Amino acid sequence: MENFSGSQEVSMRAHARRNYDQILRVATTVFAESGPDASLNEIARRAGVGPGTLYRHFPNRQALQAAVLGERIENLCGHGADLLSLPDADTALARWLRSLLIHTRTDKGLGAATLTHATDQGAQCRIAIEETAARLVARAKDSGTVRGDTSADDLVHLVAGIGLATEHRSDPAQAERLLDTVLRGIGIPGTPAP
Amino acid sequence: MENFSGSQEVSMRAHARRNYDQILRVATTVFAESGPDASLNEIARRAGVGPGTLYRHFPNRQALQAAVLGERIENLCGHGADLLSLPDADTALARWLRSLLIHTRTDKGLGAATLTHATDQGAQCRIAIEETAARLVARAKDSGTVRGDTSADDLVHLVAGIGLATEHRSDPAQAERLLDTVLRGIGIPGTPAP
DNA sequence: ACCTGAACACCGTTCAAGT
DNA sequence: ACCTGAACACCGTTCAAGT
Repeated sequence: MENFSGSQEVSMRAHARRNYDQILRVATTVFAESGPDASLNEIARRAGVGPGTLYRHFPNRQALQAAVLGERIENLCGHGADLLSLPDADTALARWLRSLLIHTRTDKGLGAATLTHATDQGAQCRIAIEETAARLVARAKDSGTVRGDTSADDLVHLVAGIGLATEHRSDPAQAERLLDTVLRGIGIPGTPAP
Repeated sequence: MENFSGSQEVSMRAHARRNYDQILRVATTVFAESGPDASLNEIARRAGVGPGTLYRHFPNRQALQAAVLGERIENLCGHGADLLSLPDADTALARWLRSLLIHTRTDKGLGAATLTHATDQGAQCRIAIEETAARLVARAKDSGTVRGDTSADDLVHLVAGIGLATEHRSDPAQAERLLDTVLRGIGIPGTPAP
């Protein structure tokens, strides 16, 4: 009986697992199409499950957004860790902030939204990113030209803000220009005044 | 007959006018309570009109938002015009950008939303603000320390971004710090590096 | 000419009923 | 134990019917 119930449990879990993966896959597509406010009912529909099943696996929208972004955030932070071995600490920070900016601008602001939302699930998306930022900032203060009063949290919010503000704009170079201004503001010169 | 139809028209228009004003008054309250995504049906309900009447006067949400913000934007731009007579062009720009930041942070991001939304109605909100910004920026380039490659449009977007990114945060000083970074980035020193 | 509010197609979310 | 989808209370938006 334990075996039977056991094997039943496994197949249940396998089924649940398939649903979970399918919801996540579809959510990735739909968020990319429609942004962070995409319809959850539509995600459930296209995943072939009832809305209740979606809510069972992801209790709220932020949980689903965080799950979709998890792997991308890991990559972004891995990239940040790699950059720590660059000889120039300023360049390392500047390059990573450019990657972060790209992240905030993907999927119609999904990345930026999860960085600024107040909720706990938003914090879950922020925690690894802020740790990475903190390490790069500390090193750039120490051995680079970055101002001593620069805060990693502030920087992440500035970049997220650029992502949010330029989200509806066609010119992709604008976001880059805005980031250049921020970099100068924290003490990374870039191009000198014309 | 012309007189009668005329006076009928006047009373119609008076009624329509009362509805318009009432919708605008209620919308101001509800946007302040619930932010730019507040329910339009709720606004109509609390204004004592049917949803159709609201849509007659304001064909879409942005039109209503623009109408609510109209007076505030006029004040903001008037303040900018006053600042043009300050002896120090850098200080004038810095002060006005602080006012703009406050504007973007009122009513749970209503001000910032209208500055970044792509639509024509969003442009209507942006036009006076960008003109004011352009005048202050030009003067600060000419007789101040602001970099020659600073664009008024970029600056407005940077400030709107700070407003959006800090909207859900409790610490009001953070937005000020982020603006200081931006000011340094365009060539207004503020406090020197510690 | 202007207003009305019922109606439509959607949304997020829940929960009794199934297997 | 997990899934289902009908159901609920909402939303934005429209439009025939009223005055």
